[in-house]
Amino acid sequence: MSHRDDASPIPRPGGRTARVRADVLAAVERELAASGYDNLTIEAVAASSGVHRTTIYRRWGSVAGLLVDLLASGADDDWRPADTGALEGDLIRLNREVRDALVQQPSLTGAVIAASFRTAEAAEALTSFWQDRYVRSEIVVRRAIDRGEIPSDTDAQRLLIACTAPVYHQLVLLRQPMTRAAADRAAKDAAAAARARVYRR
Amino acid sequence: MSHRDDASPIPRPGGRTARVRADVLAAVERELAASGYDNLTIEAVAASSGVHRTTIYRRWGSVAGLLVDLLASGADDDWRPADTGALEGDLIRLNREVRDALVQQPSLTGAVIAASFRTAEAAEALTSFWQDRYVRSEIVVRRAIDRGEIPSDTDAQRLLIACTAPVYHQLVLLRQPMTRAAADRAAKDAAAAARARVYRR
DNA sequence: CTGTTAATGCAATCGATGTTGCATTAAGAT
DNA sequence: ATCTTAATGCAACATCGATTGCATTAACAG
Repeated sequence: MSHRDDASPIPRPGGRTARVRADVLAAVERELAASGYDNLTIEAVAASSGVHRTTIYRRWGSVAGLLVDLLASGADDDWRPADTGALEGDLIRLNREVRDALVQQPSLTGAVIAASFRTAEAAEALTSFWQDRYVRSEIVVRRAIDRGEIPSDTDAQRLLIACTAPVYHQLVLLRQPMTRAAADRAAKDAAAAARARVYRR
Repeated sequence: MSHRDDASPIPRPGGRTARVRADVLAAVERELAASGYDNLTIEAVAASSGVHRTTIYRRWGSVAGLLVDLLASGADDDWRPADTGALEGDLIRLNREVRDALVQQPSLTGAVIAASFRTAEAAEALTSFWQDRYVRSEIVVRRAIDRGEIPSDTDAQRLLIACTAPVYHQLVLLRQPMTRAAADRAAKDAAAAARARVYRR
């Protein structure tokens, strides 16, 4: 036989498929910036990208699929929490990142959260993303323990959630504005509570 | 003139309109229980209530409108936080209520949260509902201050959000199971932090 | 009882979203 | 250059949610 005789898909890394994907994801970002998540429709992405509707439906299936792919394509695998040398500083940096991601216009995070209430696909992408972030953030607690700032039996998950949950709650659920100072406040509160031995197992 | 000559709407409290509303809202609850929010469609409500689609569209406009009305009709205007005689106990009761409302199947609260990401109407209904609940909950902090449990300059909002936010975060955003004990844990942490003078202004 | 009118029921229709069959294009193999 | 084939483009169609015009019903006034 002269052609490929295995059943695996043929990779064409620099080919049309890759260009189409890049064009479409770029269009998703553009449209999101221009008209927000509510107006992010397959039609609009097709028009803006120059790729036909049918292709987008076939490859991504839905708006949620587009967002998931965008999230995946932009996944920062090298992300690490900042190291300021003190627990409070580290937590403040963490909360600022969270706040900025949610306040930013347009907010990709906000869009994915909204999408996660519509399709299981987006919900899973989001939970695994957050899961990963919380695990990576544990190093902040580890360092604080090593420095002797907080008890060695501090529950990292509880502390981290106590720190960031108020930010998400305020911005996503209560939908009220939150200043950077208020986000800092939440981080300082969590650090103070941890020093006061609140989050021990 | 023999008929009413003012332009105000004619009230017919026991009439067809009131029956239709009751039938429709009952059907919404039934359908929500039977098939969950994702399958809560105007069609299904119409079929289950025996009221015509058109009527529902005209009076409620959307699924979100139905949920908002259901939320309003069931609004417990007499709600007060429990008084257990201690801050920690009060906060635990608060968190258990929040958790139970979210874990319950079907969860009306969960449905409204999902709806709030689709229409501004539902979002407003939800924020005003929560706003009201947080204001009413401040009495818990007030009593703790009066008992001398916590500093008199404790920031009630910050404390209350520190207490409940982890529950919402875990169940709504992270979508992970949360035991009653874990909800209690969050309440105890918040109480301990308050006693450690963390939430002072 | 009779008249008036808002609310409801009904059918037809619209519009946007999503799908399918088939022709065309272009990446990569030879 | 030529061939093969997956990916894409295209148009027609299906589907569902939502709206509109008009007939009918029933609550209330007299």
